[in-house]
Order: sequence, then C-alpha cells, then structure tokens
Amino acid sequence: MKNDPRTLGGSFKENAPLGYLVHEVAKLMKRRFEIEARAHGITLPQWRALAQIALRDSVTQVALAQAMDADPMTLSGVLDRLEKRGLIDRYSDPSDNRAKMARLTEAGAEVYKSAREVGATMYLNALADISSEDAAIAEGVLRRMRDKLLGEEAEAEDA
Amino acid sequence: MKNDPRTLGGSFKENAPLGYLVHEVAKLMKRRFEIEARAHGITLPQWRALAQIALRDSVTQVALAQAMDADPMTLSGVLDRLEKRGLIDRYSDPSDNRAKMARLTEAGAEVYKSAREVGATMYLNALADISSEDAAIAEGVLRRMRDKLLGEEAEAEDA
DNA sequence: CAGATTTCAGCTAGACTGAGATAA
DNA sequence: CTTATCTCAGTCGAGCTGAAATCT
Repeated sequence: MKNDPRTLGGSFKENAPLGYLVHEVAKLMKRRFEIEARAHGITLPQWRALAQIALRDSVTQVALAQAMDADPMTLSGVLDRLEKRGLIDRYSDPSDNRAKMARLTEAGAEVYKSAREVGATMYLNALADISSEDAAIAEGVLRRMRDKLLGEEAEAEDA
Repeated sequence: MKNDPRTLGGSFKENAPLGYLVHEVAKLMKRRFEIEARAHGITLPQWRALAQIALRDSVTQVALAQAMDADPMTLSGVLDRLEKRGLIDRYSDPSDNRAKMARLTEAGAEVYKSAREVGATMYLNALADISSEDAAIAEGVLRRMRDKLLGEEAEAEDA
C-alpha cells in the first residue's frame, strides 16, 4: 500500500479549488496510466511522444518538442529511451541534414496501439456519469486557462 | 527561448480532449509557478508541503504524505530540502516517538505567504473571463474524475 | 509478537543549463 | 557570419523500491 485514499477525509480535499483539482487529476491519470503501461515499459511522456509521432507519421524533433511542450534536450532523452527499446527509429531529414526525423517501428506502432486503449479506457471510465454538456464546458474552461497561461509565457519571454 | 507557443498551430492542439487539457494546464501552472517562486528557491511540491503544514499548524509526516498524495519517502526528501533551507522544523511527536512532526519556521511562514500570493495571482489570472458558473461546472467535473480515479486506485490495491 | 513511522541506499525518468559540433 | 538543430556533460528535485532501525 503506497497511499490509501480511503483514509483521507479532510476539509481541504473537499474544498480544493480548480487549480488543485487540475493538479490532482493530472497526477492520478499519470500514475494510473503508468501502472497499466508498465507491462510495455513506457511512461507517460514516452507515450505522448509515440502518439505525436503516430499522428504525423514522421516528425523532426523540433516539431515534436513543440507539440509536446518539452525542452529539446528533454525530448532527446525521451527519444533515446524509446529508441533503445526499439519503439522508434531516427534518421536524418533528407531535406535538412541538421534535423533528425523520428518514426515508429512496428513494435512501436503496436505498443502505441495498446497504450492508446489503456488511455482511452481510463479516460472513458473517469468521465463515466458526466454529461457531455458538462464535459464540453469543462473542456472550454481548461482550454481558456491553457491559452491564458501560454499567453503569459509568451509575454514573459519577450521581456 | 525554451519553447515558443506562438509557432504551434496544429490541428491536434485545437482538438485536444479533456485528458490532454488537464495534463497541459497542470504542466503550465507548475512551470509558471516555479518560475515565479524561483526567487524563494522552492518548487511546487515544496510549496504544497508548506501549504499543508500551514493549514494544520503542525503535522506528522504520515498525515502530510496522505494529504499530498505522496510516497512517505518522497515526502521525506521534500522535507529534507525544506529543512535545509530553514523553512520548516522537525521534532518528534511527544505522544509517539516513532513519528515526527513538521511545523513552519518564521522564514517558512513568510515564504509560504508570498508563494501563496504568487499562486493566487496566477490562478485568478488564468480564470479571468471565465464565468463562475462555468468554473463551478468544471470544478464538479474534475472532482468527479478525481473521485473515480481514486476509487479505481483503491480497488486495484485490494487485488 | 505484529504493526506503524521514518530513513538509508540506490535507481530511474524527466526537466533543466551551458557548451559544442554540424549544417543551412 | 549568423542561425538552427541536435547532443554531450552535468545538475537537480521527484518518485519509486527494498530493507532496516525504532518505537507502540
């Protein structure tokens, strides 16, 4: 037993504001996903990379890093691990020898597929008994929060 | 420039589902908070620990770990860093010599206060131009997702 | 005795920074 | 020459595991 959610019960947990809830839900989803995906030896960032590659068939690392909102060096590490496990394949961009492209191997495509099922199952389960209207509103709220935060980041960079 | 959100524009970002959005917003809030809080040399988990201690005046590490949904060993590390920075103080529970209690030092209380302002500002800013009705619905949705995920975790432990 | 609480030692993946090679 | 792309080397905080010390 790593942590028993059944013995929590405090006033704080019940009154947690949106910011905390976002954090908590993200943490729980990450943990849950990684437990399920452990059989394939992949983590959430690794799965996100696989998904983005699958979505685009083949990408440069710059594009991948942007899509995943990750540091280029961080991404390099993630791809190293995926490559070592034989899930992806790196080759230099024929139109730009500086750039490297990443694509899924067959094994990678399989892992991606089963991990996607794991993720989808968890996701649908978490959303069960939530009306699609409410889900849509929540989605809109989060989207606006994201855009606001992204905007602030852009501003900070200009300074 | 670590990452430029202004050059993203892809179909995925615009259609990201709730699960992804939760993850993205959590990541952005974490990053933003840590940039602002760097002056005090604290991270998000450290701030969360400070907040939970402040909220309760003094706590055992077991209780803290539960409140933060963290591993006891992970928490021990977080507290080590806070103690080394002189922000908290550890002493053994007079009623149980195995347990150690943590409480804020004066410096810790100050850091907590200013970090709370940073967090609150960021939070209010992110929620600007979102109606309180929508925010309440989003809160409810996230709360249900959290409870569902917690429930699944409890089930998994029983197996 | 069993069980709770903390910590030690050690591991991993991720997120950074600064610097450098290489190519556009 | 300047800029972009990736990687090396190194650091850090976080999150684990297994095992031990200590106390109830």
